[in-house]
Amino acid sequence: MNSLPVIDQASDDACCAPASAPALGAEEAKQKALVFKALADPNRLRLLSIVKAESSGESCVCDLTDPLDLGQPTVSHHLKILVDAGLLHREKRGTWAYYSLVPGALDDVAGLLATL
Amino acid sequence: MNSLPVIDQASDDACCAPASAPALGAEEAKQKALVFKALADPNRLRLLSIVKAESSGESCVCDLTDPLDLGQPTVSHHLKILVDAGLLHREKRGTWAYYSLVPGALDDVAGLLATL
DNA sequence: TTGATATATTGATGATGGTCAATATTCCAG
DNA sequence: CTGGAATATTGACCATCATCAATATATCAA
Repeated sequence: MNSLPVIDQASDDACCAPASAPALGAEEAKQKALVFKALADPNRLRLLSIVKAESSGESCVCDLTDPLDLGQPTVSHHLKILVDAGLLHREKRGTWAYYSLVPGALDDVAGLLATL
Repeated sequence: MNSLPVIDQASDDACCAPASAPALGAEEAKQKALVFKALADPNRLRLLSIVKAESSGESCVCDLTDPLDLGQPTVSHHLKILVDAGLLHREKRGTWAYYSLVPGALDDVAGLLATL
């Protein structure tokens, strides 16, 4: 359920530019808003920040529960939202679940802003 | 009420690097989340898009009410949120209110992502 | 298999948010 | 000053969301 809208570089076969749509359509807008919704919570921003700061590139849920002041189910919930938004990647190894930034995902979001 | 968090380049007097904070603090996160909250609605994204696409660089509320399928009070409400977030600028001339993109505001948001 | 640990899911609850109808405000024209 | 037009504000309603407690699932150890 990776929802990061791809900037689809000329989806039709025209050679030279629909010139970045005159204005955002309703459906496009809905898709893009999903990504920003995922970022629109302080605790989720902190989760991203912590994962990003980790030298190993990944963190398990147990490492994420303490810094935030939230219960484990809540953290799990936020992580799911970030994964669904295409920002985090989840890998389960044994009993632990390791979360890491999807490479380029944050850059893609920056791209969304540029193509508003 | 301009809430775009400034990337305050070394707020203390240390000469060389808190090295972009180990992780996002609670207060910082709250501030940054406000901006993303403003972007986390399809209709607000479309408003930004329309204003941006306007060759004159500005649009009045009457031009924004039709494209979206919303009542005037609702559009006004969304515009206020975008202004409060520091993304749009409002200038009233006569009976009309003209909205324009705050220069560099979207780039600043992209910057927020880079400094998570 | 049994128990223990890490994580996910469910259900409920209080808070926040988007929308509209009605009303208020502000400004221009006459 | 009066009427009308553009925009803003208020109050209410319904939907979504963040959070937690309780429970379920999955994996490892003994």
